[in-house]
Amino acid sequence: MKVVSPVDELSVNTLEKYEHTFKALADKKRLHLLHLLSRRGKTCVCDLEEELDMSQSKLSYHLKILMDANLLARETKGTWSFYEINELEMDRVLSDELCCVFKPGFNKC
Amino acid sequence: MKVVSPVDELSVNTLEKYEHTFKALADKKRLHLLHLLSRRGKTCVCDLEEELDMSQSKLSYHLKILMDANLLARETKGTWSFYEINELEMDRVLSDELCCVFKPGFNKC
DNA sequence: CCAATAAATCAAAAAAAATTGATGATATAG
DNA sequence: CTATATCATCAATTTTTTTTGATTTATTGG
Repeated sequence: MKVVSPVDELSVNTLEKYEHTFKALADKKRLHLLHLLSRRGKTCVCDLEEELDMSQSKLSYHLKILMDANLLARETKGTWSFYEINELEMDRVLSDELCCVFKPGFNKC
Repeated sequence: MKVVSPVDELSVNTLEKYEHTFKALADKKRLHLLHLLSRRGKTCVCDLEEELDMSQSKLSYHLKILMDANLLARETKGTWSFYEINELEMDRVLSDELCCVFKPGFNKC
């Protein structure tokens, strides 16, 4: 009979949630994207495509990863999609120093 | 003649530094390891091996990744290696909420 | 309805990271 | 010196992630 693991201070679920968030942040291109959005505010995909010089499907792929990690929010208007930083989630995860780089506004930097 | 990129608010180098840090954090096993160290304080590899039920070489691999990201510090005594959390770096990167999970002491949690 | 545009999705290929088992280095105890 | 213990490193394999180009979906304007 298998012994159940003892009181697991930190649930596997919690660890997986953090892993998911950090995986989304663990890429140069996505960090650049986040920084850009933090400076430009709500922006449509076609503009990001130009600024980042990235193919549409690649950009879409990276945007999805950030969305799935709840680090971005999307608003659709007709055939355009506008993306922006989810400040709440950024705050939940990042230090003030990093929020200064990846959140809108240069608050206390 | 190639045009040099315009004032690049955020240097590629800075982005790469953050990428490196987040890559180290982007793994369930390493997060578990960090949490364990945050609770146990300075601990030797053999004890970690038992607690995490992880092969020695695998553990060594993950410890190295965390060391390279400056998230851990090592102290060698004879044939033992003791690892501990680098609190300074954790503070630099993580929110208070996450510091509570991955830094020693339950400060204000 | 038709053509054009924006963006998401898909499948195949390429690249990067993790796992495994073996080997090597170093220190200690007898 | 020899045997043992701890841990790091290496090379081969497996797994995961990223890239690419094509296709699909949805919306708008004519």
